[in-house]
Amino acid sequence: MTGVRTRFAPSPTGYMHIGNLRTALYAYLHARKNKGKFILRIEDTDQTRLVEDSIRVIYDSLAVTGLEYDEGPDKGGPVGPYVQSERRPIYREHAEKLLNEGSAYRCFCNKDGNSEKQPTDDPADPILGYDGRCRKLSAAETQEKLAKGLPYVIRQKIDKEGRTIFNDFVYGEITVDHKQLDDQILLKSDGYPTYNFANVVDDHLMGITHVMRGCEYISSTPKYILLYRAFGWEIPEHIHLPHILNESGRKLSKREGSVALSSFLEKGYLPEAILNYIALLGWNPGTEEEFFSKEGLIEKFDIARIGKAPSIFDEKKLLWLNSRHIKARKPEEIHELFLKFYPDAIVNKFDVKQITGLIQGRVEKMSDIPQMVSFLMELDENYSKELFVNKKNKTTLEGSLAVLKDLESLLSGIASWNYDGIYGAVNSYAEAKGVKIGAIMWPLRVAISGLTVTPGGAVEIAELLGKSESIRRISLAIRKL
RNA sequence: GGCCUGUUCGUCUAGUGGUCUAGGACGCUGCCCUCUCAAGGCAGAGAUCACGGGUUCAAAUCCCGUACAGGCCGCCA
Repeated sequence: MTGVRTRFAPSPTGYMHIGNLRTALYAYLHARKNKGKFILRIEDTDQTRLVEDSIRVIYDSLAVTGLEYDEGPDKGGPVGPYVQSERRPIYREHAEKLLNEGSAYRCFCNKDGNSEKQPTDDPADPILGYDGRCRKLSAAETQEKLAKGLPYVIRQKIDKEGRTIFNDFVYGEITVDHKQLDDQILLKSDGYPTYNFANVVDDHLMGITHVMRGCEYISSTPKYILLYRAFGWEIPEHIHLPHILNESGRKLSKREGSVALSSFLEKGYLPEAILNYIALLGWNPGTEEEFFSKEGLIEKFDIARIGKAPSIFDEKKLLWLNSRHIKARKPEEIHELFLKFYPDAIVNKFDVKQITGLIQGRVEKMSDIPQMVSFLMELDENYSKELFVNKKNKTTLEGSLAVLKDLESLLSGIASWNYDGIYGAVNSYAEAKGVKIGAIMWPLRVAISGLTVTPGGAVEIAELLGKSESIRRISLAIRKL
């Protein structure tokens, strides 16, 4: 175990939070960048919060985004197991070591909290937390309670004297007075470790060199430092990451809008676009590039360029990046993906590959596809005839009527119904009339689509619709006018 | 309440004492291109660098204070 080792250590909550995904991404990028190892560890020490199948969600999320890990529960590795609930003997052993050395003690206080100081208790002494009463228990008293079979927790002894200074890679030197710290619980009464304890033990045992996590852990990091010292362990590099906020500047939460990776995937965002976007939230490459593939990110990533300020998640920019990533994909690949979003009726009736060719450069997110192509399937016959009037192309109601009448017979006479054939016919008609082609295309488009804005030109749409359907729609427009 | 942290265009950000009359990107507006839209090209609006004091010949950049925001103070992680 040499070189850089980073880890992603999610709790199985049932969904992949986008902020968590960014933490995973940074840890992954840092490992790959430095030819190190990226490890997956499942932190399932809260038995009351277990969510069925949620480990699957973690696997799937990392798989779909391509954040492949070198060691993990399903991959194995030299420092397993990689699921905390399977490591209980390890935590107990370590907790007992501290117990024997006198840097931890058993606490028999119950969970009702009456040994915890509350905010309102004493304004003159504003520091909260456990009051440490069980520290004073004599060995005999402890034995007596133990013999009675009373439940207990193991707490770390933290003296109120002094302070701890640690260096955070992004936030710099952080000092916390020990008065602010209380005797944290290491082992819960159900025998499971707390996050605080398991995290330190595992990060050390798993040889993690760079601890990356959300900045909500900054305040408790001194406690972890104290734990490392109590064990005599080397302290890894700490890299705390600023939060990602929602539009109103609040923490991204499930209640308001999307936070789950799955919801973005369902909306038709490409995994590489999501990765690209979240990478830029709190980090920048130091150049003016913004469009990155995963490989590009690995190449450019540098923890020295992670920022401190929280950032607001802006779906508009994600959308822009998504459309760029859609354009960057090979047509065959993108067609595969689009296929999932085309309504069955479209797939059955049209050459969808051709549609993909038309819309690949215009789709911002794939869930927009049905809406974009629905007019092909069914013409909304109630469209307003005012759509035929377009100032720029100098079209009018009467003019359009005349054009469509001509087109109706002209197009009916076309032998080979393809782009060149249709375009040629329309083009020479325009030339003969001495008008710009737009003056002809406008009424054509409106007639065959019922829209003023279409993905692709009028000819392309006519080709897609086929001869008889195109003529039918033109005739209908004539009647309308 | 205590402690910790943050604050540059609406948003993401560049910026580590002089090159900043603050750069880029998204979004927005307009123009060009164009059979519509999108893409692309060009142009534009948009930031008294949270505020107030210092330090310095010189501060977005250093120091102090204030305000605002977030985090922590769980047998949650």
